[in-house]
Amino acid sequence: MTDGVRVRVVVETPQHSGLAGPLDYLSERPLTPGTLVRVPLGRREVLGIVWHAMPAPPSSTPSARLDNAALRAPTAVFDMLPPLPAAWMVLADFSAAYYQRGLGELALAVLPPELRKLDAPGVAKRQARLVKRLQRGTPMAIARGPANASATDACAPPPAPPPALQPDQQQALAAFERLVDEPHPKPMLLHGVTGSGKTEVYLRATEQVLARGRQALVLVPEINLTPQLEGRFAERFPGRRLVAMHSALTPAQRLSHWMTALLGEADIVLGTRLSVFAPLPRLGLVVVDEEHDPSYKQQEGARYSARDLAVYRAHLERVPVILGSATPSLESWQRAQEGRYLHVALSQRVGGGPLPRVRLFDMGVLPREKSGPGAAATPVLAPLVLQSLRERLERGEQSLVFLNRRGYAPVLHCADCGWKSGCPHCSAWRVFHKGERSLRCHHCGFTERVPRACPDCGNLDIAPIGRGTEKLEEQLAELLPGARIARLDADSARGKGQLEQRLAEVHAGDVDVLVGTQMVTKGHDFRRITLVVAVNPDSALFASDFRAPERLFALLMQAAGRAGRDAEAAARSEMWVQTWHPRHALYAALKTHDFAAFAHSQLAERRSAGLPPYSHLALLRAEARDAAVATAFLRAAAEAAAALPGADEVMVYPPVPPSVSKVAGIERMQMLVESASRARLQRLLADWLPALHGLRPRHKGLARWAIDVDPLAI
DNA sequence: GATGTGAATTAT
DNA sequence: TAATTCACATCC
Repeated sequence: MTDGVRVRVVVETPQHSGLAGPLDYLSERPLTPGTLVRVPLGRREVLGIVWHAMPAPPSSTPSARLDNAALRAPTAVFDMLPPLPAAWMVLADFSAAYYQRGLGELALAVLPPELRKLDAPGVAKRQARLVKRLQRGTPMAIARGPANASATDACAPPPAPPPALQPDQQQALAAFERLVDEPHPKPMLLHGVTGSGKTEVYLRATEQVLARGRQALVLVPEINLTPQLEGRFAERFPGRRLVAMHSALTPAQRLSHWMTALLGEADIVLGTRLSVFAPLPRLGLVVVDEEHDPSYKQQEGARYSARDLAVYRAHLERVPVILGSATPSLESWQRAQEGRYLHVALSQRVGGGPLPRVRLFDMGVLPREKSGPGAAATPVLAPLVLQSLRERLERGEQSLVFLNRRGYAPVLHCADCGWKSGCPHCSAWRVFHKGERSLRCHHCGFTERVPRACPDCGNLDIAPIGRGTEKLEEQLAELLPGARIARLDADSARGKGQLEQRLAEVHAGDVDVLVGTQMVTKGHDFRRITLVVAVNPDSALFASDFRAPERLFALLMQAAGRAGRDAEAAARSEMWVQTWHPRHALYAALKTHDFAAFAHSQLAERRSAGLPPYSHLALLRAEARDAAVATAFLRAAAEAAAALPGADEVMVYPPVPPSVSKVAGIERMQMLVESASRARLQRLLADWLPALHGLRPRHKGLARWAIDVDPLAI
């Protein structure tokens, strides 16, 4: 009989495998919870985490505990590393339970992938190398991502004195200082108009907690935004160590940055949604920049919201969290209104410049003009808008033209037989990309050379319908001869370093007119732009998704904020919105930069429609080659739900296809589950899950299914 | 999910 | 007769 101590180890096993919870192993000596280990699992050997005893075993008690004699022993114990902090484990437990995922799946997925490959000597070696590098100094050098290796290490400029705070920034900071000392600090919603200096508040707050010997965690929505914020933090805290965390790091960098955080050697961790799970033994502050941004929601695997988990983590560790945005999510806004969050406003732009004047152009008043041999069409730009662009050109100022659609045209069309460039594998059009002479599906990636003639009838006269950034760029070049025009979207910034190069050109003043998708609206601090044009934002007004207006408003506010960041030019700055619906309430609020009014009217609509934040949603998604299979699974699932206790408190809607119902040959269906009570929804989902797993074998052909808690789009 | 088993089906 | 494919069982 083997002698030893039972330890519970979490490994990457999916929930449905019957091994959902932690597994028991027999160790020679007791192991602290949070210790990383390698354990045998079947014929394999896998990475695992020693877990603390569960508060209560999962409802479906996994088969009786095995006898000690049947247990195997860990093959490696990584106890040269500190154990993962207890709070980290509680966060993982909570996330797995809340988003209805296996604990192992979630916990292992948020560790650096490189760890799986290493044995004990391997980890020890990496750690030794890291520690040596850390001791050699170069505090910031290890922080750099691949794209920007030069910012601070070699020729660091003497740190500039921090700018003086404006009155409302001072108030925000005073509020923060009160928060820090509270035993249970409330989350702080920092509602600051674009250019109001939210970053300076993050920096000062960070300074406070660093001075107390704590670590700061700073979340940004996109990888693209990490270098510039990283730059600001690095410049402000030259003696401190900052590490970045995002998926563009090499596996080795990811491991070393993660290890630096775990060792308590990183003062600041800055990264995308994944970094909400960074192990931080001395966490003192969480910042979520642009907290409204949809990128914080993970769309695969465990579909967590990094913003919501950031709030939970801060609550758990009793540290302040700052949620910053010019256009907060309605969820956060509502909580601030209720007093559950501390609402702090920055309403002045730094330097005191005004926000750009927003002007609406009613496209309905324009006469239709003949464009080529086809039908009459409305011109791209209204004469007044064109006039504004020309004025900027003459004055040597920059303009930004915003159109949220990539490619040359969203679809090709044959006038003779009615053929359209549909994707053979998806229920979507293939987009015409003129530059690469291709038809490309943006959902499955299927690409073909653009046909010379209609594939159905041979007609040579096939024409693009609609307009994307590529065509817009072309049309602007015609309308503004001599202007230096650049395009910025996912296509033009695909190559490594291309985005940085484009941005550098804009900053250097080598570009007069910047055309782009929402990529141009996010965060970049363009100093010389005095005009922003939104070419055709209307489509989002009438989208079926209930969050579409919220997203559009945020996008347009953000776009407007690109203009007049330079105080001197702010007075001359304006934004033109070309619209067919100039009297829409959304535009009225935009015109006066009145987020509060917009939020108020949206919340009223949400309340009467029973939508979040006044209700709580989950989505059960199913995929199959045959839509009927997916539907049948969802129907059976609905029946199972109806039989569960508490089913009367939860509404299950009929299955419907999502807006793009087929992707890469797989049909999708989804079913909405709604409840006024988050707790009741949670309970139902937890009870439902075993039934769903049990249903699976009876639905042959079902490719996959998943639950999405708090879905962004329904 | 990964891995391995045996049985059923297909290729040569 | 060998080579795939597939359903199913196991993993502390």
